[in-house]
Amino acid sequence: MILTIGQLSAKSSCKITTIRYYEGIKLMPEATRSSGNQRQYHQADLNRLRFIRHSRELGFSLDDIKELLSLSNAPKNDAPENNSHRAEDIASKQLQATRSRIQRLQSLEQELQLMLNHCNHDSHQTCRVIEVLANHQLCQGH
Amino acid sequence: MILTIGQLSAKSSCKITTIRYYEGIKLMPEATRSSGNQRQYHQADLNRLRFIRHSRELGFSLDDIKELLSLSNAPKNDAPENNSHRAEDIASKQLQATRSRIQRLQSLEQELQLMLNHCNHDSHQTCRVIEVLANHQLCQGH
DNA sequence: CCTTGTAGCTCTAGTTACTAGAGGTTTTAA
DNA sequence: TTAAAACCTCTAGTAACTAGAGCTACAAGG
Repeated sequence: MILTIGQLSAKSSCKITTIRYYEGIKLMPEATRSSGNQRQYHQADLNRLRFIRHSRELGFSLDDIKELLSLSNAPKNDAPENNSHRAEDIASKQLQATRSRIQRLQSLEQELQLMLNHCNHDSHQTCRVIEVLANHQLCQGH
Repeated sequence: MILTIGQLSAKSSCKITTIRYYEGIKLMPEATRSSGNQRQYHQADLNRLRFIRHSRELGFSLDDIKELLSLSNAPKNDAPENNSHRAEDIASKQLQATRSRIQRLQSLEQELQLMLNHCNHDSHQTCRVIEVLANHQLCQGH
């Protein structure tokens, strides 16, 4: 089953221009072309693209993703010890980054919640969001 | 007390180039200049800059921040209800976005942790991250 | 078979929020 | 007084797309 770029786009929820962009920066392989010069895609391309999009949604940079992809493609028989270590390194680096993102987002969440509580609890017209944002001392956690 | 751009930078933890950038896009007012053409800042500038930086850390876009700043400057007698609703909207929009990001990252964290355990326990380098990231169904939580 | 509309093609330039560097001037401190 | 540090402007680069101009290909209806 061959997909056009439009079909690939629909199935991956990734815009057409973005797919072409990914090809341009070699994150996606160069697609084969039809006789009329139109790109042709297969299931493997869809998988890879879904992988990329899902990772992007989770906050990984394109460089992170390149790294993860290279990890998955790394030849197993070629220096297995090294490969294994490298795999661990990359994965734990990603894990650390993920955790610190979560932490930062959680303190952000707290603070936004705090702001909204202020808004809701006094029914005066003056919303305290702005005060809270202006004044760092008003927030808990840092 | 007059501050140089370097001092303002130190007190706000905002890079010098970024301060000038903010002036360029009119997020910060045009600073007065010394006889030798160097920028001069005051407490009010520091407050504003801290407000901006704090908001940025919380994930607000510069446009959101411009809006918040204009709300804080808006005359209170002129449709005050509208003012607070808009600020509240911005905050709750950010809160929602933040929560969904946290959720996604937490499921990724789990998967990465799982994979690391896996890598440690058997010495195959076959990594499940790729599968997990490629296949949305494999992840818990959504 | 032809036409028309949708989908595809390339290439350039714009977006956001900065950051870095080149090349020059001003201030400060020894 | 002189050298170093801090300042100045301006240009260009970064990530990760996005949009538009101007063109070609292809599928469906008459």
